[in-house]
Amino acid sequence: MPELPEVEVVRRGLAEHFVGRLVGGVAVLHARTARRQEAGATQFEALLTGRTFTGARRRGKFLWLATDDADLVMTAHLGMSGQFRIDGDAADHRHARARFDLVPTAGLRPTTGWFLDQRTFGWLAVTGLVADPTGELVPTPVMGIARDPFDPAFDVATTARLIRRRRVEVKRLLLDQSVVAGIGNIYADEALWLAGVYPRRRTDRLSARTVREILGCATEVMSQALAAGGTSFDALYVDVNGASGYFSRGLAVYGRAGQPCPRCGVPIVREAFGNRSSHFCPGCQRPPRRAD
DNA sequence: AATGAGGCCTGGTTGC
DNA sequence: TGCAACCAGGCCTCAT
Repeated sequence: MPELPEVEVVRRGLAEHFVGRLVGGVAVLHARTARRQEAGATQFEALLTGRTFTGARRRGKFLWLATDDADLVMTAHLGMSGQFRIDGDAADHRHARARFDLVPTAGLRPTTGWFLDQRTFGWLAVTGLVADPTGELVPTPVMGIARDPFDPAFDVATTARLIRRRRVEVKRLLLDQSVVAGIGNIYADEALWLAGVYPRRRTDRLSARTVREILGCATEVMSQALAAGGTSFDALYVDVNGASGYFSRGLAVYGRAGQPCPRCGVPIVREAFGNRSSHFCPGCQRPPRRAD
């Protein structure tokens, strides 16, 4: 599932294969993919055609491509199964949701860019920019998304204060993109394991030091995952060339229910958590003694 | 206002 | 073997 490290891998691929190219044509192949576009797929295609991509940026799990029109950007969210791919034809890409005819500015051959998305939780939108609460210009759909731990302007102390003002299970909070962006179910579980914190601890009961520790662990886990090219369990997350990352072998708790904790040997527990699941070690992520 | 539940999706797996 | 039920979890909307 694409979380921050995986999305960053994709951003680098876009920087290499989309940036510097002119959009000779674009086709939205599945209406749901343009559902965040105010006036639908037709508007998406009209706004983008003839523009040149000038930069690839990311905040949390949100990607955007700047264009030669400073007030127009294409934002993308991969959802659960979104991918950007280069080349091939429609027959190669069963779940193609958008096609980009990319014209290089000089010398190189034309390419075809694809947005694939099996489960259609992902989306694309061409919008303008707005100033976020810190004054940075972000695409309209990214308004309200907090900075992520890879952002040079990410501030641990400020984020920690915000977290401790909340009164919610810490696992749930790590998934709240308006507080800290980029963390999904996998890295939330891994970060809490590394920090030795029970996922259902309430944020208002955590010390400032513990909260900072959790944020540090999240950053560390995601950095290691990025260095490994991201986490892949299957073909749902791949880079623009279709290659998988290798971090799944580095996971300590996620998807390892019943297997021994790498730190203390106690079997990992999987617990239902809303529509999803939490994985943790009951040996080294102890619940508080009193009800919390 | 903050919190939490439900909804949107499809392909692979599981169980009968 | 065939089919149905279940599972995965990103973000959003809505009810409390």
